[in-house]
Amino acid sequence: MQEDRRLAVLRAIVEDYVATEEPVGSKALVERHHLNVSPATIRNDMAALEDEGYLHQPHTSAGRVPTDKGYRLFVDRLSTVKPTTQAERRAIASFLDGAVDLDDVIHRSVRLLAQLTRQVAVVQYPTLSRSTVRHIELVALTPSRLLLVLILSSGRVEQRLVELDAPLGDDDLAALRSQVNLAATGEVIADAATALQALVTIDAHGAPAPSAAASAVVETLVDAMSDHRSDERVVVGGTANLARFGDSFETSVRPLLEALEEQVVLLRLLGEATSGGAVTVRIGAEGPFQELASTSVVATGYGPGDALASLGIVGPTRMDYPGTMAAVRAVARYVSRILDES
Amino acid sequence: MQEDRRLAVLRAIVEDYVATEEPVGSKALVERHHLNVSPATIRNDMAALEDEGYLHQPHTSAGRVPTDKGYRLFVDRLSTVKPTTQAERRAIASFLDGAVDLDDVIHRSVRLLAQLTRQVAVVQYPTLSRSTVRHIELVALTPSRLLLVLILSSGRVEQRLVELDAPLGDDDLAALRSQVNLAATGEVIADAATALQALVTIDAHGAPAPSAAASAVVETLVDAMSDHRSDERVVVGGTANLARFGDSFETSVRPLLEALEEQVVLLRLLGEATSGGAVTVRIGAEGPFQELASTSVVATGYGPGDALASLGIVGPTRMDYPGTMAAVRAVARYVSRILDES
DNA sequence: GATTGGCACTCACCGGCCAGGAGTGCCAGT
DNA sequence: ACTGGCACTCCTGGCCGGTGAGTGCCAATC
Repeated sequence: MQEDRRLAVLRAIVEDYVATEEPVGSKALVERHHLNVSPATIRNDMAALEDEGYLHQPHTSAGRVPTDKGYRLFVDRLSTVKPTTQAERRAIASFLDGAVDLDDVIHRSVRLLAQLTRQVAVVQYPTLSRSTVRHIELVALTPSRLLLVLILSSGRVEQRLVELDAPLGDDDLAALRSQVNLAATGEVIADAATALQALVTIDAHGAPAPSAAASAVVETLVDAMSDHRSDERVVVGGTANLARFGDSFETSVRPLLEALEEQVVLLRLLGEATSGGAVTVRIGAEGPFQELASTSVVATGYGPGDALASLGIVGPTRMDYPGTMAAVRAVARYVSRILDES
Repeated sequence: MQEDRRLAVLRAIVEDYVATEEPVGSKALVERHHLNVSPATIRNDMAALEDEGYLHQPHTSAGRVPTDKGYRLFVDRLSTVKPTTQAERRAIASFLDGAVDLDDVIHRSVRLLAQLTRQVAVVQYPTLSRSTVRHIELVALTPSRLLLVLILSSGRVEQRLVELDAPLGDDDLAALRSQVNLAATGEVIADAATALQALVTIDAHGAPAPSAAASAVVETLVDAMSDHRSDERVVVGGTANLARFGDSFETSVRPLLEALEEQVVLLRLLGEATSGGAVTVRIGAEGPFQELASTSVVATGYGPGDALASLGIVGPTRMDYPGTMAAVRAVARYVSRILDES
C-alpha cells in the first residue's frame, strides 16, 4: 500500500528532476503530481527511500536527487514505455529514407539519434565478421574480363575486377556463378571464404581440375572478404550536445570526450548491448569505466537478429530514460529494416 | 625608434597573455621582460597600440589583451620561428614510424598533433584524390547504350550508364575506348579528368569534331571522378582539449563542436591552406564562419608538393602561435616523408 | 498504524557593502 | 622623449544579514 506510493514518489522525483534539473522537494511534488497526500507524508516516504539508497540529498534543507540505484529501479520497474508517435516515426523515415548507401545510412543514423535524444550518439559500423554474404554477381565485361560484385547482408557492396588468361564462355560463367553462390550465399563471411576455397581444392580430385578462371575468381573474392574483416569502426555524433552538461565540466565532459576518441572504449561501451532484442541501459558507475561514473549508456543491437552491430547514446545519468530508450529502439528498428531491404 | 619598442611591447603582451591567460598590465610587463623603460612609457605605447587597434581593454583599470589584428601582426612580423628541438623530432618520428598503413598514419597524425599542440587536431584524408585511374572499360549493352566502368588504383570500381543519341559502331567504340584510356590511365584522378576534358575540346580543331558519343562519355566519366573526389573525409582528434576553454563555453565550444561534425565546414576551414608550402594561419573572424570568431586555424598542406591534402589544428585565438605553427609544420613534413616512402 | 498539521531548524542563495589592489590616464618636470 | 607622481576607475573577494525552500520531528487525528 504505502509501498506503492513510495514507488510513485520515486517515479515522480525522477521525472521532475530530469525535467527541472533541480533537486525536488516534497511540497513541489504534491503540487505537480496529484498525489492525494500531504507534503509531510511525502517527506516520510522520501526519508525511507533515502535510507534504502534510492535518493540522495545534496545538503540538508535541499530537495532530493535520485541515485544511480534510484534510476536503475526507475528504468527497470517504473518507466512506462513511451510509444513513438506517428510524427516521430515519420520523421525517422523521412530522415533515413534518402540514404544512398551504407555509409550514408550510418551517418544519417548518428545524426538522427543525436537530434532525437539531444545526446551524444554512437553507431557501430556493421561488423563484417558477423555479416553474411547475400549474393555474388559475376559480370563479363569482355569475354576475358570479369567484374565481381560481392553483396553483404550489412549492405556493403564490394567490387573487384578479374583478368582471365583465357576467355570464358557464357555457359561456364553461369555455372561458375551458381557454384560460388551456392557455396557462399547466406554464410558468415569467414565461412564463406573457406567454403569458396574448398570449392577449388575439392575439385582437384574426382571432378575436373578447377579451371584457371574459377581459381582466379575465388582468390579475388576471398581477398575482398578478408580485406575488410578487421575494420570495426564507430561513428560518433552530437558532441555539441555535451554543451548542455552545464555543471561539472572538468569531471564529466572531459573524460567523456576522451572516451569518445577511443574506438576501443566505445566498442566496449556498446558491446554489452549486442545480445537480445532489448534496449540495454547502463547507469553511472555500473559500467567498466570509473571516469564515466556520471554518464549513462542506452544502447541496442540492430540488423538481422539485432546481432549485426550496436548503436546507442551516451549522456548524463540525469536523462529522460523512457524517451531515450524509445528513440534508440525506433532508430535501431528502422535501420534494421533499411539494411534488410537494400 | 619608439616604433620598434612598440612592436616589442606588442610581442611581449601577446606572449604574456598567451602564457598567463590574463590581461597584462604595464608594470608586470617591464618586470618580466627587461625593457629598460618605466611603466609610464609602456602605458603610452599601449595607448597608441590600442588606438591603432592592436590591443583591447576589457574594462578600464584592467590590463590589455591583443585583438585579432594584434595577433595577426604578431604572427606576420613578430613571431620568431621556434625551431623544433631534436627531442620533439624524435618524438614525432617514434610516434609515426610504427604506422602500418595509410589509415594508421592519418590517425596517428591526428593524435600526435593534438598531443603536441594541446588543441583540436584535424587531418584531411587523402586516399581518393591520391588514387589513379587503372582502367576505363566501355561496354555496349545495346548499340546506343553504353556501360562505363571506371577502375581506380584503390580497387574501387565505379559504373555509369550512358544513353547515346545515335548508335555507335564497334570500331568507333574501340577507338573511343583506347582514346580515353590513353588519356586517363595511370593519371591521378584530377589530372585524368582534365585530360579527358581536353580530349573533347582539342578535337574541335584539326581533328574531326568530337562525336556526341565521345562528349557524353567524357562528361559522365568526369562526373564520376568528381563524385569520388567529394568523398573526401576528415579525421578529428583531441576534442578533449576543448575542456581547457574554461571561459565562454556556450559561445566558443558549442559552435566549435558543431563545426567539427560538419565535414563540409572542416574542409572549407582546411581548404584555404592547401596551396604553397607555408603554414597558413587564420585568426578569429578572418574566416568564413562568424560562429568561430573566437577561434583560430593553423593549417598546412602535406604530401608531394604539399598539395595532397591538408592538416592542422583549430583552437582559441589566444594560443601559442609560434609553437603551434612549428608543430603543424613538423608533423606535415614528417607525414609527407612517410607517404613518399611507402 | 498511517497520515497530517505545526513548528523549529538548517543552509544555500542573493544582494549590498566595503576594503584592497591592480591598472590606467594625465600632467608636470627633466 | 621619457619619467614620477597622483587621482581615479572598477574588478575581486570577503563579510553580513535576510529570505525562502526544504527538512525532521512530534503530537494529534482518522
